[in-house]
Amino acid sequence: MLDRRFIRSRSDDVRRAIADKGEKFDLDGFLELDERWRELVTETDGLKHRKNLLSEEIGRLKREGRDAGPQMEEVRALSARMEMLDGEAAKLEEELERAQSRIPNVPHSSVPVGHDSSANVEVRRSGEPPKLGFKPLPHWQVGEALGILDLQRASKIAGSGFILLKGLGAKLERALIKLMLDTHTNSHGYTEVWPPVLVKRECLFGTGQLPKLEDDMYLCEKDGIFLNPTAEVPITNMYRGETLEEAALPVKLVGYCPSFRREAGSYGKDTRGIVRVHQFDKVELVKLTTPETSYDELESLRDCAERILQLLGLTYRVMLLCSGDLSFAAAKCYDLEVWAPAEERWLEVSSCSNFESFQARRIGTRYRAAETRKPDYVHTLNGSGLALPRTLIGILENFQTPRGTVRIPEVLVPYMDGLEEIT
RNA sequence: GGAGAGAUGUCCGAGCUGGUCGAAGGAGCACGAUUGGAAAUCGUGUACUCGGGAAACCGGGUCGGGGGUUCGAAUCCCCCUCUCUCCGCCA
Repeated sequence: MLDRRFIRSRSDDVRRAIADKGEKFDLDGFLELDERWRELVTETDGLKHRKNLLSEEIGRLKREGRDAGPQMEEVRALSARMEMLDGEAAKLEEELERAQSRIPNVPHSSVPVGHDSSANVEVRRSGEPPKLGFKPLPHWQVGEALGILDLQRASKIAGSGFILLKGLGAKLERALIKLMLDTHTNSHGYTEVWPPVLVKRECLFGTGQLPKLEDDMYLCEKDGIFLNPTAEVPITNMYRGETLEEAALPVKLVGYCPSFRREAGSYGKDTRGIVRVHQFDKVELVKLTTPETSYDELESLRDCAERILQLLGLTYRVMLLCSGDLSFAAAKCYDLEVWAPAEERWLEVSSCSNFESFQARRIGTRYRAAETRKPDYVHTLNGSGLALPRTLIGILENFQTPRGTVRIPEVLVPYMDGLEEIT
């Protein structure tokens, strides 16, 4: 959510942001509503002031044992009009609040303008896709053939779009999670958390998935609680409603957590294999920072995520998303995409975003500046480090041999108890 | 699931027979005095938020959240959330 005063004073920037992100929002209507609300507030505040003065006087008169009849009469007379105006102001306020929460974040000045992924900018490539010297099998075929991936049985359990890993496949998943957590905690200084997977509505509103993406999430109706669509939600919401000391920043958290997505509206897309599934593991990086440092922290967060790809020896590229491809809440975002040679395409394994104060304002997470002692909203950032299924795809497709076996990336060998190849 | 207790400012903690309570007292923090310097001591200051204003400042709101009673509520009533204790049930 943007600051109301910011929207007022920088309405042109906000209008441009809405257009650049391809969102629809009647900003002029909003500003008009705001104007009316402020007039109303000024008037009711004046009436309340008068009422407070009279009440004080009544108290004094009563204590002195004198008659306060006329004063009480005046207050009663005021009350009717006050209540009416107050109610109207409250209604406008609510309307404003609702509208305000639907205004997207403003892209950072370094973000290219464009309306879809074709306008994204490739920042760098880790190297060129390796030449395998044979036609690689798609990951689902390799996985099924080796008996480590069983999509038929997965759908027996939960329907299509779910993953069942077996034997060394399951172990590989676990090894990857451990490699990621170990690297981020030991080498990158993140604190490990293990959060709840079910999240409240207000958490989803806070990080910006709601109100826009309600249909993309699983809802446990009986309890009014959602299966989290990304670990960003529980982890960022850890500090909802809290004010931190500046000295405690940056907060750097890493958590392993399954994520759930209905993928409504993406039927027919990526139906083969495990590119797009309803439940997947993720190791997520989250940072809370001061406004001054958030863009440096974004670079370093992305470096941390990249580090995992480098350790695994996977080919990837870094994309700077254009305004139209940016999520509702993000101000700037880098995607990391791993090369999938069998499918001959790049797959997103991480989105590293800076939300500036957009989420913090919704969540109510602030920090107290060391010098001024004044509270201000923190900046929130997050990125996957990394999403597991597509990382797994990267390994199955890049590390397969002409015999159909899969070599274990060197860094994972210790995590696989010395195993060097899945045969 | 049943019974009870509680939720107050950065923290601890009074107030809860309704009226100078935005809130005593303490801690912390900031500034000043004292000191060669520090500790200790003393003094002063120290919530957030919204509206108006260039600013000084003026005004509204806020004692877990929401509603009600009243001229007036931290204080009384109702609902919700969370925490704690006890009982029951269950991995």
